[in-house]
Amino acid sequence: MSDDTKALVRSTALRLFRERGYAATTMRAIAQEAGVATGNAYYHFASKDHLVQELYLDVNREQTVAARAVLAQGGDLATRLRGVLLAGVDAFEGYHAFGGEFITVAIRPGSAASPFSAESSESRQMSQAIFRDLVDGATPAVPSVLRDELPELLWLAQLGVTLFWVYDGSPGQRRTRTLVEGIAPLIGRLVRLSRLPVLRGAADDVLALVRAVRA
Amino acid sequence: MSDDTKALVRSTALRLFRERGYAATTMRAIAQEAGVATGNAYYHFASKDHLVQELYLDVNREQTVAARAVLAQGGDLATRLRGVLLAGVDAFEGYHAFGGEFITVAIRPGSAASPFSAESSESRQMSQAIFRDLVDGATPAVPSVLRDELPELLWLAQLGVTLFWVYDGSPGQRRTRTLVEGIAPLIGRLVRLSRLPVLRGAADDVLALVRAVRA
DNA sequence: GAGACGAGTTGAACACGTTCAACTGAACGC
DNA sequence: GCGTTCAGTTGAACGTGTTCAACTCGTCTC
Repeated sequence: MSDDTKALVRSTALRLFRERGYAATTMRAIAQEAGVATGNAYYHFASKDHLVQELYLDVNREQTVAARAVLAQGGDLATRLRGVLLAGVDAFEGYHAFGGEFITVAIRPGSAASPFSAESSESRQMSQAIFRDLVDGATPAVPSVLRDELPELLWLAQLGVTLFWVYDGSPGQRRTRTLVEGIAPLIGRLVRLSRLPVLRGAADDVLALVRAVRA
Repeated sequence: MSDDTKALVRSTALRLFRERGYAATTMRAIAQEAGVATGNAYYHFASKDHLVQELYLDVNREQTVAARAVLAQGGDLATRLRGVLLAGVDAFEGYHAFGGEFITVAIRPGSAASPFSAESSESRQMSQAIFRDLVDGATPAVPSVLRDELPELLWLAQLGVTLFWVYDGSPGQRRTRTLVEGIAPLIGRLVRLSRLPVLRGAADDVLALVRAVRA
């Protein structure tokens, strides 16, 4: 029964989150709707945040499937980046009304739903693998100096785009889409230009900074 | 008495936030310590978030004073940017242990403490004025094409640095300081290079993107 | 002066996330 | 059979942010 109960609580919570958002979905409502006691939900999920993390995992899988399809078509860095980022925006589409609530949960450093948390490692690795693929499979090839660091930087860029999306009140999140349409070719261009002698120094500085900051 | 009470609640709250952090400071504790009823605190401040916003205002003023001193010394863009950003890191220094808690409050789109909120407009304008000053007073002068948009972009960069700072667990936030030391000259360099024909197109793209996204 | 008004204040009450001592019942050893 | 164990489950209880009907008391109106 335990596994069934856990799955039932999970699916009930996700449904209510989708229907009502984060704050309006109470743990009591989840438990009641699932036909179990309040405390039982806590036996299976350590906190409300952990249930949100399950929702993220769902959205992430959806996004990954769409991104894989995009990457299968080949293309240059800018095209691939644009496709993957737009796949992300599409996957998040339905949740925009509650985006602010969910980001609040995700951003708290200790939270299970934080993109940097141990609990999110499955999501994170799935997502970072996409960006590694994106970089490695691009034609023309990305300069080898950048190839190691770029995937993680692009993953961080996606988090930035998502943050922007949260604050984007325009209909259909048009401004976020505009941002993606603009930033993808821009990054593609800068990566291409990074080979040039003038910019070579700046590119090295960026890489040195990334490594220094990481340590 | 009303103004006195309001000031008392304010200062008590700020003291407790500094001593115990956000979550551990309850509205009941603030009221009790200030010698008023719980409901009275709510008469003067609409929510706990609004009290946090008061704390931000304090920190912001401190940062502004330090930044003004830095800017009074002249210098080029990179030097000035470095000084202002480090002044920010210094001003936030004592709050790092609770940084995660406070960012949670600040990031929620509707929150009074959000850097984009109406309630924060005083903080925001104070802070953005610094960056305008930073750009306008730099020698050699910043290319005129960039002069309009750069202040706001740098202000956003500071928000990014602050976000990084929240997640920076290194002692004394050394990694954040490393980031600032690295990113200031990098931005200075890119701004200088933006005059070059090769980069002129990219620079125009950035500006066009900023304007498109804003609209 | 009597009465009305209203800013300031009170503390009990509400719904929330979370905790926990107690209960249930299937599985196991003997 | 009987006792023991323990994963699974229960719902009352705790402390939280917030609300609100009620009270106080100085000030204004006539």
